[in-house]
Amino acid sequence: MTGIRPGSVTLKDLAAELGLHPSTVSRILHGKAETARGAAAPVTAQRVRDLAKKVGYSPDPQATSLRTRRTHLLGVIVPRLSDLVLAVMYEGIDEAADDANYSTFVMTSRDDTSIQRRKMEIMLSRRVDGLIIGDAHLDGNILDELTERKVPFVLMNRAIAGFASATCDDTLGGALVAQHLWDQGHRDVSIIAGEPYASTAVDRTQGFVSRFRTLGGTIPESAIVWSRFDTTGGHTAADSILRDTHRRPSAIFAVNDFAAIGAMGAANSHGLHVGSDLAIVGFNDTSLAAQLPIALSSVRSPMLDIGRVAVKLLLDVLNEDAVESVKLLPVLCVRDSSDFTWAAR
Amino acid sequence: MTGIRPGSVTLKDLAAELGLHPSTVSRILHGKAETARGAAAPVTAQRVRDLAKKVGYSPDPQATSLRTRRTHLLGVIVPRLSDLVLAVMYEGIDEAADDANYSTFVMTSRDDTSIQRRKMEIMLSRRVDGLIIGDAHLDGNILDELTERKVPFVLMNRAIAGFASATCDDTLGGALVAQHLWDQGHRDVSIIAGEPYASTAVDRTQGFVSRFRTLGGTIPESAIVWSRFDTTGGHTAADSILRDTHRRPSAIFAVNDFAAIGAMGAANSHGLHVGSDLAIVGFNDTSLAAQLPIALSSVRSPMLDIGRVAVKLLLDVLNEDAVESVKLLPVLCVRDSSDFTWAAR
DNA sequence: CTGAAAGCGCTTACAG
DNA sequence: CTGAAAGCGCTTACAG
Repeated sequence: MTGIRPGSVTLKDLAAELGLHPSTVSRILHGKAETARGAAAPVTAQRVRDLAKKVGYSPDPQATSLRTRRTHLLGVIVPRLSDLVLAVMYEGIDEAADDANYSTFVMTSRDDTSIQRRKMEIMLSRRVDGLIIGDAHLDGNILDELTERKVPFVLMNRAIAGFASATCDDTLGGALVAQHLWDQGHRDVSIIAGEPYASTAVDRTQGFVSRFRTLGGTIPESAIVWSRFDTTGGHTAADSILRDTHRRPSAIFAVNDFAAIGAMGAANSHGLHVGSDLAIVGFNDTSLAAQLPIALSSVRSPMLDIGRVAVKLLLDVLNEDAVESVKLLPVLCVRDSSDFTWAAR
Repeated sequence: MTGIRPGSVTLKDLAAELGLHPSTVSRILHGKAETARGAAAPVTAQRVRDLAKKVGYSPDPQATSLRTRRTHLLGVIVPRLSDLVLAVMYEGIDEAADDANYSTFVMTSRDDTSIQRRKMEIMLSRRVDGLIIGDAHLDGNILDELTERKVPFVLMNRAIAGFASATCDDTLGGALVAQHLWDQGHRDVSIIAGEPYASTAVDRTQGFVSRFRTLGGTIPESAIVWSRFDTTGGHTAADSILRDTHRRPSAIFAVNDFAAIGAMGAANSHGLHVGSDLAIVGFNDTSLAAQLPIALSSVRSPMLDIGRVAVKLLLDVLNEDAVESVKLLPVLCVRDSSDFTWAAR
């Protein structure tokens, strides 16, 4: 379409070609008040636009933001992109940002607070207009600091009281699982709870426990095992659960699909058949869950939407509109890994 | 450390504070020829640096690149980030770029050529210094166009003849699988081949077929099923393979772990036990492979390194050094899904 | 060793 | 309706 490397032609070039002043061209091409005041003569405007299109003019964003003090850049920080959950959320962000004519910078922190700090500084030094934070820790003092420094930001996936966030209703998600397992007749359950610094982990666990207890069940503290969110984390946790000879749960709730997959592996090595010997339920309903050799029950969370909403919230913040946290609704998907009535056994 | 939003203090501020000229401060803080000519009096230099650190000075990248015509930004385009393989490669890119003081822009194209074009234009309009292309199509005419427009770029993951790329030796990878399955006694094998426009798919398939034939085996055309790279793609492909009553393969090679997982699901619904009834081998050895209920054999490809090497190559291109494509070595990891001697059956 | 000037490509009051 | 000027924050020859 353009046939030429962007940047080869400037506003000045266009102006010279047309015998106009650069400021006129600028007004026509980028003026916001097109409507008001009739910024330019229709004919001139048309000539300018035609030429711009013809030569493939594309404004220099560096020059523009040097003047406007706005980069139209959104910083995104997540623990890792190799976590499918975050990757999908990022796709939602990317989409929404694109629609709003913003670009995004993503960085990963591996949930390490010092890397978090460093990456944030990098983004700020790049002059992003705002930040979407997907790796907030419950004890996060970084956030207070950002607030103090007047950096516009919103949280995604993980919530922290007092800050705007786009998340799944994790408490409800946990409760749905508790209800399901209870209905299937499970009375001895264990939880692979994830990382204690993540609200997702804490809320899902808490939602589960509280519903289960409401239903009349008991969950000893020892039945809650904190772990990493990945397959190995789940494997290790499940292994320690299943190795306990005093208490053999008939079901395990893992707050994350990958941990659940690891748990399936562990069950396997303990000679347990997932589904009939041991029910397992995951969280997020990633694209793998339904395809596993033994299909995994999981709580579907609207990951794409969470990303999109995060962008919307941040844009609102930048626009100085009032923002309120959004909690999206989860849905339980029951599959073979837990579709078995324990009571009938 | 800084306590202030980057950008609040400029070179001019520093200069004023110290009674120096901005140009002097600039030379001291960013001058490359520090060594040559003794750019500044040691004492002055120290004063400047101390103050800069104290007030948390961070140069405005927009202003800098407006002058230097370099953004220190690398554009990265991949089909999707929700593909673990690409996500991990991106982590490698991010790491290497960070080390070299570059930042990256990632965009996704869903392997759609028109989106590809659009996203590339966005990156170019952002004035990235160069492009890492992870979604090249074998019939890719976009690349010629980029070359013509003198856009610096390298390919990653997928190779195209005539362009510099960082990939796995996919042909070898395929051959390793053929050898393994042959050694296990398999004589009737099928291939879930992936997308025909991706060199990864074509090369892995071709490497497999050619080794298998060299060993004396036969692979009819009908045994090669092209498919999407994800779980559903693999499921559908395996389903069509297993539904064929004329020919029941004893092993399936899927050119991608996710497709392999889908195939496992399909095998399951056909009442086949993966491992003993049907061997399955995947590719990439993603973190899931080893953790699946039935551990998946897979060809390990150095994904992180591929990303890192891609950055190195691109930096070389930007530096106008000669570049040559790099093919990294794959390693076969045998696990339960194919660790069974068919001949002994 | 340091200063002064010009300019990268844009935008935005201010005139006319 | 259009032009001219100033300036965003930096860098880079060029003087001295």
